[in-house]
Amino acid sequence: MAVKEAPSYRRLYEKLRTLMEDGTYQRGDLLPSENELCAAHHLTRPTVRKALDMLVNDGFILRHQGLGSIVQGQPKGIGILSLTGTTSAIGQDNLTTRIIVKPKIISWEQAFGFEISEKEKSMGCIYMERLRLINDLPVFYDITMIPNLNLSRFTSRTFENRSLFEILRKHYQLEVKGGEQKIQAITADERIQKHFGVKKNHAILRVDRRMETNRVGFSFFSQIYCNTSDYSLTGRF
Amino acid sequence: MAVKEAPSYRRLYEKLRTLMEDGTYQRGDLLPSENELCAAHHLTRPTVRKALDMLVNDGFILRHQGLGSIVQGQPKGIGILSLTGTTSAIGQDNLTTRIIVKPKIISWEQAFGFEISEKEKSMGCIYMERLRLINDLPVFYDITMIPNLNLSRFTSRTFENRSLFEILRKHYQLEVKGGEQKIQAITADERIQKHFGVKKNHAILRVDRRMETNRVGFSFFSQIYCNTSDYSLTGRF
DNA sequence: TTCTTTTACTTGTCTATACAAGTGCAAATA
DNA sequence: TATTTGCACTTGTATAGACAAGTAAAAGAA
Repeated sequence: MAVKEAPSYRRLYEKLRTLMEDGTYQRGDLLPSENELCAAHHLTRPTVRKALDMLVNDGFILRHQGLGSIVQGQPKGIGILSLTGTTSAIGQDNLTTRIIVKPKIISWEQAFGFEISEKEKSMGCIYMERLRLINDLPVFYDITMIPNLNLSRFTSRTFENRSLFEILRKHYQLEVKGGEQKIQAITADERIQKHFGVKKNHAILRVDRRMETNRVGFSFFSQIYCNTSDYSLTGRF
Repeated sequence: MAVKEAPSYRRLYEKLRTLMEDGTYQRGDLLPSENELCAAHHLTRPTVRKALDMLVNDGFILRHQGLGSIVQGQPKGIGILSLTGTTSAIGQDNLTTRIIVKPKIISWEQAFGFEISEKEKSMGCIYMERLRLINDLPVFYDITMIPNLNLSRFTSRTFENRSLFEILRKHYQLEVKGGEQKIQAITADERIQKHFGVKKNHAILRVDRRMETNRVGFSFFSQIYCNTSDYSLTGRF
């Protein structure tokens, strides 16, 4: 099956993003002007601007009329608030995943406060729990619930050291396009204390998320507990 | 001074957003197609699409090729994770502001972990602390630091029941275009316990933010403590 | 020198058009 | 009846060009 080429605005976005991430463009630099990018990549201005719009949305650049596109400091820390996903933002830090509850099919009535449809209720969901460690320090504990719709062989797949997003994209053509989330600070209960190795009354961040995909009406859900003592969640708005 | 008219894509964005917020379009509905919107508002497709792009970014709609623009449930709870600001997201709930430390000029070396320039250091900053209550329940405690650059009469202004963003926009033509933030869960120290009326070891959300404005290089900063026991922060990604 | 004006360059807004690709339904076909 | 095909409609991608508006530095005037 031939892999379709990404649209050109997206290729330009990736290219510029890479150049900022590897330090070719540094914080405070100006990107080449839109007209220069047009000439260099054989594109027209609307196409170039679309790529730049995406970079603004992701917080990589700021644009100022009359001046240009100013490179921002790249998002540091752990970017689960942004779409890019956990792995990319942590960078060179050592991230490992430990499966606590292997994927299994259960019945459900709702997902972390998010409503689900009657159809989804009747089909049940794939449930799993994972612990993620950064440099051998447990930082995330997440519970994932995915509607049980035609995801053949899903429960038998391996999730260690691999992104769930990547598996969904590669094997099921499911791409996460966005979502909503609710954030709260809570005190660690016994289970969380055990997984994170923290004492009673330790403050923990809880994020309830709904992930929307390219398949119409198909969302999946996760609840993430995060120990922010050593890492803080960063994001742009 | 004549107030300039907002660009047409922005007017369409506001109009559609209002129609979704007041329930004219409900969750699951389809917006009129792009061509219909073009005809109805005498605009061309790129302009209409720009307005729809913004609605996607703000989480009001999802678009699917071949189908249309699907209205999402509007962001509920408290949307300080999004740009729209505190007030709009809370809606009809009663929000009041209490000034704890009136605006004054102090010297600074850094702002909540964000770096500041030498120029900003030398000029000092405007400092203030506010407590915000929703239905008489204290929910936010925020500290704001604004570089002291030509903001005449700022320290003598009133901030009760008025948005800081609004004052900056109206009196100083400063518009917040975006920013970055760091989120952590912490346990309430004595000062926070007192302001929120919570007991020791209560988990509190802390958000450190840098706000970028339309004036090149001009950012201001705030640190927000948030009691998420009754309200949770919501946002889209 | 100092201040003002001009100029060149930047991003912002908008129009007009064309074709590609996905969805859902009706019509045609097996 | 069940399946496939085709069509109308949707959003996605991309081109080409025009003018507005903000920025900074050079050029000119005091």
